[in-house]
Amino acid sequence: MSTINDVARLAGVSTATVSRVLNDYAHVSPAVLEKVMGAIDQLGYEPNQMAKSLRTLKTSRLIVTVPNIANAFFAHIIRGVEEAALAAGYTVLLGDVGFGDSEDAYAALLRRKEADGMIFLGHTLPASLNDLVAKKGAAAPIVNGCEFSDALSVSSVHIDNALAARQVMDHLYSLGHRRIGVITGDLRSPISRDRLQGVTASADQHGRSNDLTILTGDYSIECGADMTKQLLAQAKRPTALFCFSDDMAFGALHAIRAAGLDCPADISVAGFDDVHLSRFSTPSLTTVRQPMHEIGRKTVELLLGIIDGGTTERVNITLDHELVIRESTAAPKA
Amino acid sequence: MSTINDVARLAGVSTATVSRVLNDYAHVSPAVLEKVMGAIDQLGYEPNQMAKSLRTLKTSRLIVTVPNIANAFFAHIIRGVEEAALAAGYTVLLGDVGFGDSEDAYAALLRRKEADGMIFLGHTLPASLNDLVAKKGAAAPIVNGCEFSDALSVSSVHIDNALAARQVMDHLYSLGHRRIGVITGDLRSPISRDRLQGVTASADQHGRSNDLTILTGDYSIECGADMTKQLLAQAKRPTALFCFSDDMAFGALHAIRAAGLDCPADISVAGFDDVHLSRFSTPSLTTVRQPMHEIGRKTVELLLGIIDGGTTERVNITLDHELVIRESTAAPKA
DNA sequence: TTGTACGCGTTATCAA
DNA sequence: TTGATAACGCGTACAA
Repeated sequence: MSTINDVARLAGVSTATVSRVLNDYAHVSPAVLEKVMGAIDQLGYEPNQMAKSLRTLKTSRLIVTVPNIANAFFAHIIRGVEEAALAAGYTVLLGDVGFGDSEDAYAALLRRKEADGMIFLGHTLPASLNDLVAKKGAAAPIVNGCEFSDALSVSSVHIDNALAARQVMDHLYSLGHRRIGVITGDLRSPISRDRLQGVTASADQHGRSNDLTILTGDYSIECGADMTKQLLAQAKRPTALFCFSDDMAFGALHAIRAAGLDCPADISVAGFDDVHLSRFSTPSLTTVRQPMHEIGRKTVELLLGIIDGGTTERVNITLDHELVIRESTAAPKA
Repeated sequence: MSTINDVARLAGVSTATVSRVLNDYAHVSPAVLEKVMGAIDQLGYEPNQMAKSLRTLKTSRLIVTVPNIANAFFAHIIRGVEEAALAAGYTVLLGDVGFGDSEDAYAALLRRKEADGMIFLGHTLPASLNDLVAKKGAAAPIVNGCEFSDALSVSSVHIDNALAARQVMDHLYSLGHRRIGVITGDLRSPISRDRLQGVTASADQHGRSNDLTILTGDYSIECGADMTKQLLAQAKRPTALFCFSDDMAFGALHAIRAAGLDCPADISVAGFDDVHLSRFSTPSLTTVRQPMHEIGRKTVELLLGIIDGGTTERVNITLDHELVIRESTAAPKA
């Protein structure tokens, strides 16, 4: 490991000059520039980021926390994040905070200035960051992906979840369904509440509020299967199911088949997210396509705006979604 | 942000004493200990890791690079890694290196001592790390997950891929299948080659080498669908398919249905990995269960052994796998 | 345009 | 048991 001193010595200049070459190239004569560059090459010198960060309080690192890395939905968002971050010269510190309360461990990295900013994909701001947000407001380098809520008081990127849910319900009603079962996500999560609001709005409009059965889920495959089993055991079972995640919809398809029924002949199923597999399931899944990649890219864009000091106001971006109709939804049997 | 100096001043001791309290607690009188602890609490002091790393050349960070974070198989491994790393006081820097040649960017972090070690889940050592491995051998803090190869010359954790593949084939032959189609992964990858070897060994043993059709895939859903379409178009199409990943098997199931055929009535399908969804697909998937979580944990264990200086020899760990038989494989029609 | 010298926050050495 | 002080590698006034 060579240091800036070695380079300076070899090039016959001062460390300050080497530093200038490394950082801005300004006020350096061509001759000196060449000498320094040569020395850098010859030694295979690479600046020590620790020392650099210690001096500048800049790390060129971003932290991303995700509730569950095994969920394809988040995986796609993360890809967008990594791509945008890398392009901007940042590396990404990814933390899966599904188990334990490890999110605060990652949040601590931000507080301790070991990262320049943080993107969190869950629905609550890590408690240890409350002070920071309270003090710096929109200037705090923290952005939320997916889970917009006014209470969060940080910038965010998301879709119009209420509208999307409403469109799914409208689609089911227009097919002729009357009794619909809904499996939500965790209702502490703003997106689940927004979607639920869209659901009830559509049901009201169609005069079918009383035919709605709502169960609380947690986005997981198992839960989708379990809840569906419950719904199918009802006296008058629903003719259509709306799951707030594709994973739960996959679980629903499984439970339907296990009950000896057929989707969509006996019961329709709609999901949410449009993960990669939705196009390939049996039957392929009607769902809401979220611009996952774009959500990832935008969160980075927002975050860098804050870090660079340009952005001082909270920004909440709503991206377009799309209702994707596939095989899993059809008209109910007469 | 308070520093060690603030703490020292408030406690009325030197920074050296504070540092001792922080690190080993040795040679510190109870009275002083209490004073220092009090000052730390009062100021809410947290050590600056940059400064610490600069001094100690220790970062308590591990880098993990993964070919494709959207693949559930890797996601499960990563969970194991994060869990073990966190428990040992390390944070994980996760890099998705599926697109571009970003893996070297992450490898650079290791070279520049911004991380203490690296776990790579792909099949080739990042080029920029060749020198390091050549020089330090097994003492280089680099461990591979899944893709064991002698050529890699680093420690690794994996299953016996040849044996597992052989067991899948034996299972298919024992059901009465004769013409079998195999969709491999990238053949530059050791695991694909090992599995292929297991495949041919079983075929030879059953005298069915000539009834084997082998296509090269890439582990993706699409590829599984495409290759299966090709296989189904053959004059004498196979009665069973063995895909080297569950994702490809999902693609295969889709293609089979698209061709108006039924699995397992018309054609059997076996996968590899046993990702979460395999139990819930239609039909549920016969596959090889890899101990993904355990693979993740073990790679960390191995890596920490190297970092702590204990391990000096290369270690290649083979974990147990299990053939999981579900609905997607059955006897061929008479 | 270039160099000198200091400080970022910490740990480690040595002396007391 | 404790303290003074010198590094770790870098960026940046300020001076030349």
